[in-house]
Amino acid sequence: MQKHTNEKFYMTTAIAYASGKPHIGNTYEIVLADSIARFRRMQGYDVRFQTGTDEHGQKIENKAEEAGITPKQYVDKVSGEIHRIWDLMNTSYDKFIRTTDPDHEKQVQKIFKKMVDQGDIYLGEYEGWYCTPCESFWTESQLVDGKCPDCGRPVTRAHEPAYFFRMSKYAPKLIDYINTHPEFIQPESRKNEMMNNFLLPGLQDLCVSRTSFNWGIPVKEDPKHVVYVWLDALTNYITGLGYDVDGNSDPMFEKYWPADLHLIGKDIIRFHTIYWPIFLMSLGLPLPKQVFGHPWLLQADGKMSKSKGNVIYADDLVNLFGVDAVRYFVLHEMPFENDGVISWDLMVERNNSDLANTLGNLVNRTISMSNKYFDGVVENKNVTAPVDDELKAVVTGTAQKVEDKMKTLHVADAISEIFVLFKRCNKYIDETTPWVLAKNEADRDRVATVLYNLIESITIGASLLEPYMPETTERILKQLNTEKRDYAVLDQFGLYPSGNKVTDKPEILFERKDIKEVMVQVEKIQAAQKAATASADGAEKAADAKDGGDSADGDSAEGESAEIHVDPKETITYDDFDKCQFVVGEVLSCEFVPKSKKLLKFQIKIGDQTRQILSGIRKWYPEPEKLVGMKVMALINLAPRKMAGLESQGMLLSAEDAEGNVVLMSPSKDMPSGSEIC
RNA sequence: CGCGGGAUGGAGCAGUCAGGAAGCUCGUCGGGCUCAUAACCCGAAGGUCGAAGGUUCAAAUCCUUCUCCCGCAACCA
Repeated sequence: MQKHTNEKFYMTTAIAYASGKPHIGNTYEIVLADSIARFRRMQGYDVRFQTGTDEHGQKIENKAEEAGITPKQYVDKVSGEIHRIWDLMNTSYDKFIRTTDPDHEKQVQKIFKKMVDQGDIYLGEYEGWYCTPCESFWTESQLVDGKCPDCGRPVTRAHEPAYFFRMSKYAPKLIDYINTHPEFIQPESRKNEMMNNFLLPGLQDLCVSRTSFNWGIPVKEDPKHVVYVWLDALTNYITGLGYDVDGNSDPMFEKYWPADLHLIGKDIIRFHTIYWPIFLMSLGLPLPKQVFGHPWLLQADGKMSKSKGNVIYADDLVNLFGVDAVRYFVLHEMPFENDGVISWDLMVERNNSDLANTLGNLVNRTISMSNKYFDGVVENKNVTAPVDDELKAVVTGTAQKVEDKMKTLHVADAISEIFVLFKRCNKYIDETTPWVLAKNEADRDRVATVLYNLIESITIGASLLEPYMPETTERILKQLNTEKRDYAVLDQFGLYPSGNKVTDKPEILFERKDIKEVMVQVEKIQAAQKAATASADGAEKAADAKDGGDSADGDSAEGESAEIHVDPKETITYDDFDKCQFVVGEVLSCEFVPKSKKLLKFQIKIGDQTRQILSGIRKWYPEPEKLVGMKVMALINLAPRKMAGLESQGMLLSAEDAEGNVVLMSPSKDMPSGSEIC
């Protein structure tokens, strides 16, 4: 196999946002990255692998406040937790950067200044909805019922000075770069999305400073502004190498930049393929060679939420299955482009069928036979048979197949190739039936050769497994009493030292698990999670519910007894209440709004008038015509609002449960339309 | 017509770019074997490759139209 001893390879993960403990879906990325980094090292590359935590921003400031500690104390805690999980997953990063590292902060300030000095960043005005008591700006879409999402008070149109980055200046250059470097955005399907949605319609200038919160890197020359978190976060990829704007960069930067691979989640492709390259152009630096937006690992069993106790964390999985089983699962279950799914059932299935049965049992039965027939001495007697050739062909061809898959980042497929090797070994045992040959003294040398072939094959397979399951590689090779094979000779057969002795007490590599027993443990884990959440304060809980979006399926299991937590809002006066004009309305017509997935258009009779009201409840009322004649509850003095080009003149009231199911409110007895609700 | 992705035996997926006998993993059923972690090996059942047209000697694959899912974007008043 060809080695690449004089080539460098710099790769990064996205830095994890330090707002809370990462679940298994967030942990996937670092394991994926680690497998790629380890594979490249095996190929001889001089690899530098960087990860870290993104620690600034309003959300963290808020969370810290809720917890009653300073933001720095908060991120120290969370970043430490993330660091611990990355280590638990046995990942081999070279650098763990934190955006609160002093040298990073200093460099970001210098970068910002340089961009201002060369005119790429200019002072403009940010316009949006402002909540005075909260001192916060909100975009239209962040508002809740047209009011401040934090305190629920009204917002006003306001503007404030803010710094903007002149994106348009570099857009043509970027478009050209993307077009001439087809490998830059991976998977390629994402390329069109970026081009068509953002680049071709014309890039807006990006607001790169905030004054609405303090937890960020201050703009040095104008300290009431903090640097926009993305400008702060993205630059970690160069500050982590010791980049210096003034040209005094660390030699490491000269050596490793540009990055060969940024591995990120598919949700942040835009930042990495548009803003980041443009920032780099502004600094006069070469662009990264590849950005890969990997899919997500989702949870199969309903919406993730801590209050339900069903969030799957890496440490729980590791406790139950061991680190390599978890690494294997997340790497194997994740195809190249589509999202993967994790559940306890699937985890048990993979553990049993692939790890325990195919791999673990193979190693175990081979070592057992060596001991039983030859006291553990493995000797190549060169008594071959035609059936050996097929085994050897598969074994010696695997490295190249794995390399081909890894080249295009098809990690799951690469692992599958290695398991083809192990399966072939199991088949070889049945083909050669050593236990039959062993009964016959004349076949003794043939049995020895068969076992030698197996031990040799397993050595090669185990060596190839190292990037994905490093601990397992070590455990297997130790039992075989040999060393990891060098990458250069992974396509050669017969290097296991003849006459070597394997262990006399084979150790079970992966235990088979019973799903029922696992579920008993899982219930304990879930109970503990629920209890922990119950003791936390309500605000945190509400935040969790909001964050739980990345799950496969919103359906809840039966027997969910957890009560909905009611978040208190500010007390209002009777006068406040009296301002709201609630009435009974009758549905005259109801239809889908074309081109909208969520909206229904109602004509509502309210006494002597008729109003058009839009409501985003299509999902729960797929047959709108059936609503005609229904009496509903409406708020009619809400300011009109245009949606999907149509005006909505009020709001229909409905109830929403914890799962987000919505049902329209209706009077319990028939009442004439226009009746006041008070 | 906002952009993009998807629909393949019970489940999860590959195959589609460069048309040429429908494949993999798990599950189910039957058989074999007993070295091994009730494991391993062999075999079988099970698919109108979302629908309808078209091109072709030949279509899961190319073209047209349609249906349904899922991301992103958007304004769940």
